[in-house]
Parts: sequence; C-alpha cells; structure tokens
Amino acid sequence: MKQSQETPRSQKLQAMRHSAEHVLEQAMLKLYPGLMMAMGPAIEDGFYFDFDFSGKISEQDLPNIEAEMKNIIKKNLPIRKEACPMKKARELFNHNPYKQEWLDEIEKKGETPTLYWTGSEFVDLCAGPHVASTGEIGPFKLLTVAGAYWHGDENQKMLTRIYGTAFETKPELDRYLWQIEEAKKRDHRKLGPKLDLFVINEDIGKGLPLLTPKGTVVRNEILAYEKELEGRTGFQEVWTPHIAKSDLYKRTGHWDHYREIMYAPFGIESETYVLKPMNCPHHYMIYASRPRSYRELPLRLSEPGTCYRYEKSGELGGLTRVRSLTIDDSHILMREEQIDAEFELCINLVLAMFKAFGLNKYWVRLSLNDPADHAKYIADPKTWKKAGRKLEEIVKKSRLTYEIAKGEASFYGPKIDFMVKDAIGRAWQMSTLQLDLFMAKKLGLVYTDADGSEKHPVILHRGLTGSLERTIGLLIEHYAGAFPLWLSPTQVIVIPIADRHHSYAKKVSASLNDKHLRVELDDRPSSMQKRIRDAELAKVPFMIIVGDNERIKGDISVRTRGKADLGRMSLATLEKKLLKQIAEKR
RNA sequence: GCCUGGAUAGCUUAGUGGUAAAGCACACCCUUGGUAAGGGUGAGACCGUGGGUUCAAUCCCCACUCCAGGCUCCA
Repeated sequence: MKQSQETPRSQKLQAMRHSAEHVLEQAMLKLYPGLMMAMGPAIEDGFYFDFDFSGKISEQDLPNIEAEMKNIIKKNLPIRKEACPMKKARELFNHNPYKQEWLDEIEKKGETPTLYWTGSEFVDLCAGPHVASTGEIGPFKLLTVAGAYWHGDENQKMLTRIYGTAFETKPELDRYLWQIEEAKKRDHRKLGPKLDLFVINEDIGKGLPLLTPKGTVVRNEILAYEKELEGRTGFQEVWTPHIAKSDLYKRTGHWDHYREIMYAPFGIESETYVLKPMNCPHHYMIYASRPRSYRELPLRLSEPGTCYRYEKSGELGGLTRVRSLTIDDSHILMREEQIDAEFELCINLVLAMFKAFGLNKYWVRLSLNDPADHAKYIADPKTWKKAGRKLEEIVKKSRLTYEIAKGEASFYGPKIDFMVKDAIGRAWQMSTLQLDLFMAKKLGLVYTDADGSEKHPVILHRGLTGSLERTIGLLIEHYAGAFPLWLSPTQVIVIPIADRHHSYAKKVSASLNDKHLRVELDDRPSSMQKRIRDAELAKVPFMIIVGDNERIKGDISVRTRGKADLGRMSLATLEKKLLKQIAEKR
C-alpha cells in the first residue's frame, strides 16, 4: 500500500489499469471456463484484453462480467510478483499456445519470466507493474467488445477483445465517460448531414461522399486558400485525368506495391486502364514531356487530384476514410542540393495551413522503412538509409518534435507526416512530405545539369493537408460545425422581424451579397425567436435582425453566434468588419 | 475483408406474433412577434432487402445490404 502511494500518479493509474485487466481475466475465467488468455496491456485511456474463446461475448454480457470483477476487487486479494524459472513457466501454461509464444520471446531475450499472482486463485505471465492488491483498483468500467487478430496479423486467428477503463476516483471516471458522450456529438458523420455539408448515399456507393452546396463552399474555400499560398511560393497548378493505362503503374512499381488498392483494370479498345490511385505518375509525365534544364528546377507541380482507392468496406468511415479522395498534391522535382530548402518551404506551408485552421493539437511522425520487410519497399538499403538520414536531419532542423515510426514509409521513400486526432480520439494522418530518391531513376526522368551531363532529379511528394475530404471531416469536428467566418458556408443570415420588414431585409442582404459575403435571408413566417434559434443551430456566425427601428433609422441590429445582441450599427460598418475578419482568416 | 452489435416516417426515438406511436422537420391556416422553440390542422412508414417458421411476422430463424465499434489497411 505504502509503495503504491509513493509512485507517481500516472504510473499508479497505469498499474491500476493493468491490475484491472488481470481482474477481468480472472472474472472471465470464472464465467467462461473454456476460454484461453492471449494478452492485453494498459493503454492510454484504459486497458484491454484478448481472449481466445469459441463462444460469443457481446456488450450485453459486460455488466455481468463487471459484477464478477467487483467481487474479486471486494476480496482485496494481494497481487504478488514472482520470478519464475522458464521450465516452471512452460509447465504452468502448457495448455496455452499464446503464453508459450510469449515465453519463446522471453527466452530469446534471455530474460526470466515474471508471474503475477492475484491471491492464490489466479496467475498470469506479466511484466507488470501492478497495484499491491485488488482493493486498490479504482472505479472501473468495461466499454466495448471487439475482434482483434492475434499479433495484429489478419492471417492469424481473430480473438475477442474487451476494452475497459479505470480511474482513481469516481468523478474522474464519470468525467471520462461524459467526455466520450460529448465527443460523439462532434462526430462529423453526424454533424455533416445535419449541417447539410455532405451525404453518403447508398445508391451511389459507400466511401463515395457527395458534397452539398454548403460542403462545396467549405471545400472551395480551403482550395482557394491553398492556391493563394502556393501562388506566393512558386507552385504551378496542373490538371490531369482520373484514369491512366495500367502499364504506366507497372513501370513505376505501383502495380507491385499498390495492386490491392487499385480498382480492377478495364479495357478501352485494345488497351487496359485503371482509375488513378495517386497523382504522381501523371505529374511525372508532365515533367517528362520535354527536355528539362537544371535552370527550371525546382519544378513545383501541384493539383487537387481526385484519386480512387479500394479500401475494404470495414475501413471506411465518413469523410476520414473514403474510396474517392482528393489529394492536395504536389510533386517537386529538384536537384539534390535543393532538398533542404524545398522541405523547409513545404513544412512552412503545412504549418501555415494548420495555423489558418486553428489546428494546434497535432504531432509529427517521421515514417521510415522497415529494412526487414523486403516486400513492402523498393530494394536498395543504401539509398533508404541516405533518405532516412536526410529526412531526420530536416525534421530536427525544423525544431518540430517528432516520433519515429518504423515501417510507415511509402514504398518509394520515407516521410514526414503530420498527425491529428478526431473527435473520438482516433489518430489520422493529414499532411505528408515524402522524399523520393528512387522514382526518377526508375522512370528515366532526367535534367541537363550546368556541365551538360544528364542527371536524375530528386522528388518531394507533398500532400498539403493530405486529403481534402479527410480535412473537411476533421475540421467539422475541430470546430464542432461552427466554422470560422472565412470557411462558413453561410456567413450572415438576415432575419426580418415581421412581413412588413421583408423589403428592407432584402435590401440589406443584396448589399452583403454585392460585397461577396455569403448571405441568406430567412423570411419564413415563423417567429423571430424561432428563426434566431435555427440560425444558431445552423452555426451561422452573424445574424442581422431588422424591424421597425432599423428600417426607420436605416441601420441594422447584429447578433453573433453563441453570443447575445451586439447592438445597432450601420450596414457598412458590419460589412467592413466582416471583410476584414475574412481577409485575416479569424 | 474479419469479430461484435444495430437498422421502425426526412431526423431522433417508442412499441407489439393479429400491418404501428410521439417529438422535431414539412404543407396549410391563425398569429406580425425585438435576440435560442407562438398556436392549430394536415400529410407523411409495404417497420433495410430476400427467404423460412406460423392460421398470421415489423416482432422468431437464416442469408444479404447498409451503419457503428474494434482489428487489418491507409491520405
């Protein structure tokens, strides 16, 4: 007891969750004697455990399991660590192939297995740490039942996973559960259709979102901002078709590495075509269309290019994972000496974009290849090493804090990825900057250098936000649907108090429209209060209310979203204010 | 794709082995209201699709489709 009081709070919480997980195992074993323990850890928000079980466990069974866990906790059984000789451990778990596999790992490392006993009733192979007794486990709750492959390998057996969480105090647990509920309300899949931004229609197909007029405004505003940024920094926009001959992808290597995500080839006359799964080859062919001089480099081609990828049905969700995605893509073809400057440029673009969106909760992932995985990457360890080192040097220089992810690289190069979380805490990749030292050589892309020699350019693949669809989805959640003025589909709504104010309201909205502000006139016959409420629910940032007072004085009353009356002002004053706010992207 | 659930009006949900209820939204009428829901009336559902069990299925069983959570994969 004393010991655990001395451990830091977060460590204690981890230990508590880990122990709760053991209690879960013990309870499960009692309720379902036939099941076999696989494994499970304490995780960021709780814990989980994987069971191999021939029967069915559903969420309706969770209260029953929780009740059994409470019994064990009530007994306040001591949790005791035991270093155990390998031979004894092998015997103890001789019916459990999962534990045997784990013991193999421990043996390989030359370590001694450790056991944790809960009282004298339950024992598991475990590295710990744990709390001293089951009574120290705080309030807990089992959350969901899920399936999970053993070792995360889809060729292995599917196990039954139970997720749960535990906290030190009841208010903390309640707060966590409340947060989950609140976060669900921000879910873009709910808010999107509710705010009339996008729909997914069964007859069109899953993973193929349709943007409504309002959603298209958001998309176009994002694109307009990107174009503005790119225009200032020397990017040149191109446009390329959505299909190409499959032979092209055989040459680039996409066919070998990307085959499963490309849609079935189709024939046109005697030739075979596919839907493009990425924009790279199209851009390369623009580069290759004529001889290039070193003077032209860096050549920055960019395009919001819509690509089509076969994602398995279970992987799809809202706008964050779709089958038709628009990559705000660029390919920068350059000389090797230009790598640093071009990456710096792109990192700054990404950071500017994130700032404009008010996205400050992101992290950076340096995605490297896994040298052991020969199938996934172009075979050339030396170049991989060089590219990986270069990127790490760049990311270090940028002063971004980053984590290294082995095995997350593209097949043609390592990447700097910018990650964000969605409303329910799932991590998504947004911007990606990829260093490609292979493709130019593979495709015979060249330029003539100052000394007249032919050289292969280096390629920087840049996804500015990564995917427009995903970005829209994440922004809906980030803003909870209340977009800043510049992104709002409707920026101002004019609400006349009574019928006799309609013509004045029309004049007001026409003036705003002339200033290129997105304005709506709500002249429905319902009460003014009702229409204000509707505008609030639609998250319209500015409301103009006009009645007798305003009409006589020729001014307007202004109300802002979420706040009360701003009072009277002239229309010109508001227009000026709004245009300024839009220009500053506030 | 795999594991576990779910699907009732445009939306959110109630309900039953004898073809269904409410609120919101919608239409019409009354109301002309000063900063988050004025009142009334009406229309709207082969209860996801296809099979099966049954005298009878929205309800029970099976398959499929779509959705959700997770796994795998990924921008």
